[in-house]
Amino acid sequence: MQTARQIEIVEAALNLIDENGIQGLTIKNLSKRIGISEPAIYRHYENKIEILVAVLDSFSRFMGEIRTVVGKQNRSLSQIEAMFTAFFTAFNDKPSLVAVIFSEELFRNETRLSDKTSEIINTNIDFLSDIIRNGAHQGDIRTDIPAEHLALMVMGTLRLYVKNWQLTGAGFNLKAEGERLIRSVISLISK
Amino acid sequence: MQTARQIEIVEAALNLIDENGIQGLTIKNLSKRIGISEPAIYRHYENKIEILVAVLDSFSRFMGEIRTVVGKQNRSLSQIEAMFTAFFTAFNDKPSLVAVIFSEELFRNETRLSDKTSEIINTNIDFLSDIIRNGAHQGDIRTDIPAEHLALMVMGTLRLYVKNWQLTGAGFNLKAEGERLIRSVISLISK
Amino acid sequence: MQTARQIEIVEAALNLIDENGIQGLTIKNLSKRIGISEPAIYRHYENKIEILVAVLDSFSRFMGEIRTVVGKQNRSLSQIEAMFTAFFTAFNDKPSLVAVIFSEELFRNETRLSDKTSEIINTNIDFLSDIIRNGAHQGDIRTDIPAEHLALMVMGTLRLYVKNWQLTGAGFNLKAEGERLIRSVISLISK
Amino acid sequence: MQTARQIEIVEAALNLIDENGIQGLTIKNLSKRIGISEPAIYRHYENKIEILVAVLDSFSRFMGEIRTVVGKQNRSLSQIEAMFTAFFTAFNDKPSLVAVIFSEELFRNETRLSDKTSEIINTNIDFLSDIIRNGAHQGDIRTDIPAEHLALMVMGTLRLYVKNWQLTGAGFNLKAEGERLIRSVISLISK
DNA sequence: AATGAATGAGCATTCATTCAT
DNA sequence: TATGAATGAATGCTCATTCAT
Repeated sequence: MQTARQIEIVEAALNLIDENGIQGLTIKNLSKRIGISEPAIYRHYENKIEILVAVLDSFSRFMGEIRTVVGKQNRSLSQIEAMFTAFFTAFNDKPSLVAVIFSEELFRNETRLSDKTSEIINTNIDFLSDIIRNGAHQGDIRTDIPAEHLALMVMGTLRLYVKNWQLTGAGFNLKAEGERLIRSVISLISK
Repeated sequence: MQTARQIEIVEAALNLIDENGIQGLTIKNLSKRIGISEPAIYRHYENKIEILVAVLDSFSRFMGEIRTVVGKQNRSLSQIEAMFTAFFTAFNDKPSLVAVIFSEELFRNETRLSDKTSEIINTNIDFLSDIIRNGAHQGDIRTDIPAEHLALMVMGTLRLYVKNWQLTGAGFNLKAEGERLIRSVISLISK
Repeated sequence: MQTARQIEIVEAALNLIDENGIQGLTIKNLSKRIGISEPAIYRHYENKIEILVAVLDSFSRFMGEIRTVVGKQNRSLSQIEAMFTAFFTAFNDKPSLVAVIFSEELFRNETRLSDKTSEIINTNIDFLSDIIRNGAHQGDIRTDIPAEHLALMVMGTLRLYVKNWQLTGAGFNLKAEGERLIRSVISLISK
Repeated sequence: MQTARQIEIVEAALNLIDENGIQGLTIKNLSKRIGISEPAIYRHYENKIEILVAVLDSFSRFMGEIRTVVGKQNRSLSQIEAMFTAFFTAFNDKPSLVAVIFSEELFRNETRLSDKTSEIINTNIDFLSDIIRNGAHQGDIRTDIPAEHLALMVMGTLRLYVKNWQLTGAGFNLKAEGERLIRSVISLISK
């Protein structure tokens, strides 16, 4: 379980990464942001790596929750729609989360971190592939294209869309424009 | 124009980033890799930022060449196919290039660098959108979905595919498997 | 008088010094070894120096006991023999004690500690000198060499022997091999 | 080969250890003493351990020179006398050297350093044992006591004598008083 | 008697960069 | 064109100790 301070640290770390990339995440910055001394951080996490692990774990849990919600829809196309919507809502409410889904580049130094990042990506793609395979079975999703390719397209589209939103400095309405993108994606993969 | 040494430096920088992320690109590492002293680097580039600018410029030029080649195809779908193939060939021959197309995260600190990165991405998407719009006009590409959405999907798919290839440590044949992915993409967007 | 906890702390401190030198004796390590929190240590000793003082005092008392036992022998050569044997037994049973007789180097920073260390060494040499002077008087020990020199040799031999034993990682039988060394020492100083 | 700066660093390190033990040897102290910045140290030695290795190597070379000089004497007793005298002269001229012969305690953390220290001690004792065995052969040194025991006594005496001198703060004349100690040692081991 | 949380001072080390040669 | 030597600023982290509970 996480203490209040640990949650606070993870939160602050997430924000710092969001603002300036990992280069912006230093123990000094972190402690300054929280308002405690640098050594105090080490009462709560053994070292910097553990903090980053906690950030990824937190994101991983959050992804799991999305999957749970999405799983409650009973048709594949609704599930995909629900997944997009859940992502958009989450990123819209807490833009700093976006940093994490593109964290592959950032955490490349530490095997422990890069492994965790890959795992998050793969779990998502696998989940999506399953949805698509089911949809094909149920007759909702086209079968002329391999499920893996469709999953790659759907996820790739989602990622690039969110990335662009981030690069424009949240310059457009992620959810509203996203609604229309969902329509397009659904159209493309439907039978 | 770039001197031989400058090209050597950009090349080495690219490799270092590819191997360990930007954290791996230090003047010390760079000079060690090239076999000269640290101050010698500064004879060729004013500072580290200029080196990164040069890396991005080099990639940008390389992207321009791809666009020129692609522009010679006369039908849209052939152009998209040519674009994918050109990317796959380039990344396959020089995997360190992959680091650059995902460099948005890395260069977020310096406005000058992040601007250049955004520009590269946007130019590519715009180029692709134009192709798609032409294809729609010519009757080759479906018109029920906005060209921007199709461009986003095509590019997003390409990016995620290459990213996965990188994450698996070039664990599968980018070009061979890519051939099949191209078929799927073409199918999806064709009228 | 020492409380049970204080004895426990001194014991743990002794072991930590034995294992890794003074650099190994930190309040953190100490509390971890005992199984209490860091601040708890300060309930029992005012600060780290007091703990080291207690370690030295404990060793000093232990040396006093050896001298009492040794004093019960009635001839000088038997006293020297008894002293060696007592040392060997003690170090053999509790090797961590060895760290203390070589603690001059370790405690050089704090006057209070280095004074205590010097005192221990001097008391031992003085005690030995007295024994030797008595032996010379009684006709058991040679008189052609100053008692101080003989004392220096006897003690120097003892120390280096024990030191070597420690450096080999207790790689030989201190007591058994020591028996033979005692014979040699006795031979050398006998009339 | 060592550069002038490297020699300067080793010298300063030796002095700092002499003055306050290893706890006194910090990169900050070292750089302050030399009058350069902390990072400048790292131009000359890769890290702190390398500096300590260099200190030990320097002492080791110095010991080798003593052995060469001593070896030129043709009778064992003269060799032992020469060895003592050489030690006394060296320590008298450069008291900081004393810290090194008692460095076993100080360098216990790093295997590399503790190994080097043990090696220095052993080489000296072996050298002395050889001298004594030769002397026994030549009929100058007593044979009723094992050469190893005699070597241990001679070396142990030397060490404790020098240690006492250090502990008194060079409070007596090492060479003058040492002359008399040499007489005693020679007497003891002579046939 | 004990603890969780905190801290100021200090640690070895790395960074991009400069300067005299 | 190159280098050896240097540096200010920063990095992650440890230390002995304190304080409120």
